[in-house]
Amino acid sequence: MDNPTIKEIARRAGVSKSTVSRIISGNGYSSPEARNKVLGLIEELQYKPNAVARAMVSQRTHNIGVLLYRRDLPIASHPFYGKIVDAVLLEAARLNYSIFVTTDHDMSYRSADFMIEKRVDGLILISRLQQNVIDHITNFGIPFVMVNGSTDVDGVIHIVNQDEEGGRMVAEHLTQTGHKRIFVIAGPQSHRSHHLRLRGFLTSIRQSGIQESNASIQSAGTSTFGEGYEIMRREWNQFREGGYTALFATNDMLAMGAMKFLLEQSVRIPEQVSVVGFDDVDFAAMFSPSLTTIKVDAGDMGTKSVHLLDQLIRQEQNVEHPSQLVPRLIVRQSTK
Amino acid sequence: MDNPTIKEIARRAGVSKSTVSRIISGNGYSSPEARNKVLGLIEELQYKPNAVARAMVSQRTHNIGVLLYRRDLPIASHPFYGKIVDAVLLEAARLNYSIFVTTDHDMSYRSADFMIEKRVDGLILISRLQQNVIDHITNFGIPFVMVNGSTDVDGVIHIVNQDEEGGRMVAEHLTQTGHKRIFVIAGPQSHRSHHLRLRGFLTSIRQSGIQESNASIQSAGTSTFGEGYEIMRREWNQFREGGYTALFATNDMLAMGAMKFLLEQSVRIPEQVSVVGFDDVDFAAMFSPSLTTIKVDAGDMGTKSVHLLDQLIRQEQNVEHPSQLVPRLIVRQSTK
DNA sequence: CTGAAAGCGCTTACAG
DNA sequence: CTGAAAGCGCTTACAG
Repeated sequence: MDNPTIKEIARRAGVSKSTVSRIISGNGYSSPEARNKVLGLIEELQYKPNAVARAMVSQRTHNIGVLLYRRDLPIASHPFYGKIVDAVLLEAARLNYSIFVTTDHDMSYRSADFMIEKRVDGLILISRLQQNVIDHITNFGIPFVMVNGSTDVDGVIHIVNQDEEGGRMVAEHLTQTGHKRIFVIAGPQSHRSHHLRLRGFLTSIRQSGIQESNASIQSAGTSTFGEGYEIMRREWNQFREGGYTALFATNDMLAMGAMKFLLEQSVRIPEQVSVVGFDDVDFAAMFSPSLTTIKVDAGDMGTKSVHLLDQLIRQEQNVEHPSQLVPRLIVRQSTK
Repeated sequence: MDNPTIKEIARRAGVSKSTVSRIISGNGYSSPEARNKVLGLIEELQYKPNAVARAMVSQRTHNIGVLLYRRDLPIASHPFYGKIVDAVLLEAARLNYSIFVTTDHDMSYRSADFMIEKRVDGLILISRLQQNVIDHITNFGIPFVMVNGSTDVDGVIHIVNQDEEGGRMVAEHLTQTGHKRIFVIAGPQSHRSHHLRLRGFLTSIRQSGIQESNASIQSAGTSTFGEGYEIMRREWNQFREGGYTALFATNDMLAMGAMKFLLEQSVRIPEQVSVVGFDDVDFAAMFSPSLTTIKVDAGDMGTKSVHLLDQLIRQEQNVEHPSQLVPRLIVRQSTK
C-alpha cells in the first residue's frame, strides 16, 4: 500500500541506503551486481523517489509558482492570460519544473507568502500588481520574472509587448484606409498596456494630421466584453450622430463587446464601420465578422518567462533582459 | 538573505526548537514570556515556516495535482476545461491546498508519476483518459476524483453532467418551436459526453414522431471551432438543398464554427436557421448572434471535485458520490 | 566499490 | 511549561 522507501529497497537488496541512492542518481560508483538487484527491486516494487525528501536536502523543489492577480473570474481561462499560462505549463514541463498556479484578487502578500512557504524555486508574476508585493518578494531573495505588468524597479526581469508601437500600427491601418473620424474605447489607463496603446494611437493619429477632435475617447472601467458592450450602448447616439466610421478598442474583448452591440443595431461591419482590437485572443478570429487586431504573442511571453526564470534559478551570469516583444497587425473581416 | 529557520529563532529567543515549534503551531503549552519573544522574532526576521520540512514529517503536502489530458492547446485556457480549472483554483485556495496544474497529451503515466513523486495529497483528473492510467494511479493508493471523463471502474468518484438529459432538452426545444428537419454535428463519439448528448437528442426526436431521415448527422473528428466551420463548409450544398431549419452541435465550439460559416453565406440566424450548442462556454453569450445552449456548470464541477477530494484525503467515511449535475436550457438569440 | 554518519527543517512523544 | 531525542526520506562527503 504505502510507497516503499529507499530504506526498504536497501534492506531487500542487502545493501546500504547510500548504495541505493548512488545507483538511482547515477552519481558515484556501484557494482553491476548491486545495480542489477536494486534496479530490479525498484521496478518490482514500483519505487518512486520522494521529491519532498529530495527537496529537503537539495534545497530545490523544482517547483515554480505562477501568481495571477485578477479581481474576477476568469483567471486561468482568461482569453489572454490563459494563453500565457498554457505556454508556461508547456515550457515548464520541458524544463522539468512543476507549476503551482495561484490566483489572488486582493493583491495582498497572502498568496506570495504561501508560495514562499512552499519554497518554490522561483515565481512568475502575471498582470499588474502592487509595488509593495514586489518589494515583499524581492525581500526574500526569491527569483522572479514579471509578465505583462509594469514596474519601475530596476533589475526586474520584465516581459512586455511593444504596446505603444502596436497603437501606432492601429492608427496607421485606419488612416491609410481612409478613416477620419474614429471612436476609441480605452481600457483602464492605470494598466500599462492600455495606457501605451492609447498613447501610441493618439500620437500617430496626430502625426497624420487628423484633429484630436475627430477622435472620441471613451474610458472603460474594466477591460471586459460586457464593458465594451455597455459603453457602446450608452454612447450609441453620440456614435451614430458623430459620423464615426471606425472603432478602436484597446483590447479585443472591449472591441468585440462593442461590435456585438453594433451588429444588434444592424450596423454593417466593415461596410459602415471598421473595428480594430488588440491582443489577438483566440476568440478574435472566431467572431463573426472576425476581428482585425494587433497580435500580442502571449505564448511567447509565457515561454520566455519560464526560460528566463530558469536562468535566474540556476544563477546563470548575465541573463539578458529580453527586448520587448514585437506586435503584428492582423487584418481580418472587421476592417476594410 | 536566507530565510531564518526555527533553529535560528530558538537560538535568538534562548529557548529550544521544540518550544518555538509549539508556539507556532499552538499545540502544547508555552509561557507568555517565551511566546512574546518568539512571536516578536518571527515578525522581525520575517520567518516563514518551511512547508517542505513540514510535509516531510506530517506526510501531507497540502498540494493537489490537476491532470488535464488534451492533445492540443488550449489547455488551461480551454473555453470549457479552463472554467473547471478556475473553480478548482478558487475552492482549493479556500481549503488551503495549493494546485499543481499539469498537462499531458500522451495520456501516458509520465505526468501521473511526476505528481506521485511530488507526493501530492490527491489528484483531480479532467477529461478523458485511458483506463491504464487510472489503474496506475489506483495502484499507488492515492485519492483521486475524475471530472467529465468516463470510467467503468467501480468506486471511482466521478463528476459528470447529465448529458443525455441535455440532449433531450435540445430536441424538445427545437421540436416545440416547429423544426422538423434538423442538421446535427456530432463531436467524437468516443467521448462520453458527445456520445450521450447525441443519444439523448435522437431518442427524443424519435419520440416526437420525427423520422430519423429528417435528421442529418455529421461526425466531427474533433470538437473545435475550426472543425465546426469546416464541416459546415463541406456540407454546405447538402445543408442548403436539404431544407434544414435547425442546427444542433454537441458542443458550443462546433456550433459557433458552423454558425460563422453560415453567417458568411448570409444565412440569417435565427430567421432562416436556428442553432443550438452545448456547454455554455463564456463565448456563447458573446457571439453575435448569441448562442442558445445547454448550460453545463463547469464551475460547480470544479468546486465539487475539490470538495470531494478533500473528503477523500481526510479519509472521511461515506463520502457520497454526487448525483450527476443537472443541465439547463439557455435560450438566446440563435433560436426562435 | 560500499557503509556509517550527519544533516536538510520541521514535529512529536517523552521525560523532567 | 520546557528541552533532548528521534524520525520523516533522502543525499553527500568521508573513511575504509
